[in-house]
Amino acid sequence: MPDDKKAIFANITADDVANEAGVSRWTVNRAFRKEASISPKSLEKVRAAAERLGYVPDLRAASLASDRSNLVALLIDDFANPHKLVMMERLTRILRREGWDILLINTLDRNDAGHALLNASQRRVDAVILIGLQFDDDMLETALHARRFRKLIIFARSSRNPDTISIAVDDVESMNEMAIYVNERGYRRPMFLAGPRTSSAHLLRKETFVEYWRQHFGIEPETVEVSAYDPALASDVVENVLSSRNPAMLPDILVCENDSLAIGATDVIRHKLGLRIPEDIAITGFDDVPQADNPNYSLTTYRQPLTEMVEYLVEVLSNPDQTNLNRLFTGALIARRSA
Amino acid sequence: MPDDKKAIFANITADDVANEAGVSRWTVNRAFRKEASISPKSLEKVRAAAERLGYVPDLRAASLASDRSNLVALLIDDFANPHKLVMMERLTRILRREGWDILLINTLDRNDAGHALLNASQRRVDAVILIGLQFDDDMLETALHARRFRKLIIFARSSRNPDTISIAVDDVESMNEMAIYVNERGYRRPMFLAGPRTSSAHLLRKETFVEYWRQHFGIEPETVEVSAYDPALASDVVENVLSSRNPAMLPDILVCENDSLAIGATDVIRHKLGLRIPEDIAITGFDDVPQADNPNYSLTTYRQPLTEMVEYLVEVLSNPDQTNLNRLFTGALIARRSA
DNA sequence: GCAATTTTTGCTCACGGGAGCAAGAGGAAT
DNA sequence: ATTCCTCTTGCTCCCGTGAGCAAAAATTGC
Repeated sequence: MPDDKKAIFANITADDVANEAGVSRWTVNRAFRKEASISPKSLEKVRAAAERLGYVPDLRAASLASDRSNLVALLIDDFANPHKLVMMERLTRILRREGWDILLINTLDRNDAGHALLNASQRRVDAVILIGLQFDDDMLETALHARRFRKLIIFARSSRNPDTISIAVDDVESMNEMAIYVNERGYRRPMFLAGPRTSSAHLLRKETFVEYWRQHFGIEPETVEVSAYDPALASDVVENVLSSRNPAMLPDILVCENDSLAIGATDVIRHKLGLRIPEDIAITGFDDVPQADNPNYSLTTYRQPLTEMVEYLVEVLSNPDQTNLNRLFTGALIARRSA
Repeated sequence: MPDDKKAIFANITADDVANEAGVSRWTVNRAFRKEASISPKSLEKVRAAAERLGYVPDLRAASLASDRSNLVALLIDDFANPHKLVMMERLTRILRREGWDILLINTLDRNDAGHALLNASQRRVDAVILIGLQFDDDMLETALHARRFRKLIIFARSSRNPDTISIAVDDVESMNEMAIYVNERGYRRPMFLAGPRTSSAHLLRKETFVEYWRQHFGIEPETVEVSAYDPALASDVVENVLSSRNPAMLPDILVCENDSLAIGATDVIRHKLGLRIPEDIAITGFDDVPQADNPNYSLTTYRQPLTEMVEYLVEVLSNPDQTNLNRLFTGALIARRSA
């Protein structure tokens, strides 16, 4: 069917539709532009003609002419964390609903971040959204220097860089809530399991917990660091630290910086150390990944209000301002059986 | 620092660089085009000038003029499956390395697929990659009719539509291998746990397993269907089917269509039914998600050769042909403790 | 019914770069 | 030195749309 093939490959433009509908090209374009003023009659004519011809506006051209691409770049550096999948789902769903397309860029490692931003620049995205951990302040500085985009948004992590917009959960508030919970449930020998401290990029979670404990009990809780947010690594570290210990010296609770670490810790405590959770050692996480609700883990954790956060992100995107749009959110502690 | 601000927001174009370097605009563009012919001397001059001014070519314009966008749309419909995260990681990494950018589109549900494709069309992507399950043949028909892109690639699932390109693991071969394994390990009362059968979209896995068992033992193994690839749903279904059963009537192995189902089944068999795996009931999955290697599950499963598959996908993208590019791959059975 | 508005329409110019051609520069062969 | 050939370079003409203005049409007020 040659006719069909032609229909498939022909490049129908607004001019063709204009001919078909008996109006000018600009009226056609206006029919597809939200804010444009057009009479209901021509709108109808254009719609019908476009339908017949199978016309779809070309956003590349629109973007070129209007200097707004309605495209945002999503830079992600760690696909191993299941929480990323949750965030991506929420982001893609809500952004699409609001008319934003997403350029997904896998930032391989710290050294690659510059190239990733270059990628985004070349597509002239309106904003860059960073989800990840290796984006420390040094990197942000570089990014801002070379940028061809209007906004740099750090999602689900706070940043002190004045030129970025950070949308995140309040680490201090949330971790204090967690510390209070740990205290009230009667735990007295906590150990904090933290992720990597990459230069200036640090989460306030550990500091907050340690500070709470010091204030309330006058002692510094033990802290252990894992070099990546990886369950297997967390397992190794926890095994190293705890396996040789006299049972009396074991912590009664492991407060983890996120669920990935908590899950790794849970596995090793149960299967390698042969201890019960929460009877021998309790565990808490952070993020509320889907697995946390699994009966195997039933992890006490802290849920970020992702939907709210993404909805605010959308607001930020259409806001002409560029600074002072930082916002901290309050989530909810989810108590399960692990602590 | 007003100078800094200007540098950030000014729109440096090839013309500016041309002035700075003392060459024509076209020479500047050529310096950034792979196949262009340019003398080493002017290349150097242009590079230096571009560096000084912070020039980055605008891919929207390039795409508009050349009718190649170097953009592919990635349509995903199910963010709950951790295997998707693995696929996305591999796809984003390799495609980016090869110079392809990715438009990520969350296809909410079957009815939304048309709109999702429209999105892709408007950005004039060179190809659409479908990863998911709700893309059945009806939907593909619609997609192909309205398409403004050159290739429609079904990734990690086979399709019989002649106008699409399917890159997937050979379901027949892989499931036969699994069936042989199950047979040789001495299991004799298998039950097959299948995912939803959405109209014409079906995986050959169940058919293959059932057929093998019929051929070798003359009996039809029991099969059970779960209405979505969701661990929690799988748990419910398995509990419903097995909990009331006389122990003698229980299957000795649960062969699952993918790891998500297998993980849901594992949880419920252990925690609700109180049975041991693999002693009371063995379990196999398919995909080899990261969790499968977790000591909790230690799931016997089948690993798809994702890297190979994505590398072939890249080949397909730059191939001028559009049909007969289908390819089936062979993966590897990963034997662990669950069966 | 006519002027004053308001809405709608067509148009010029611009967005930033690519294809392909013709002119220019440089080198090799004679 | 001349001719021929090849590699570079500049140029014209697009790609498909939007901003903003001026002309045209429709609407309002009296």
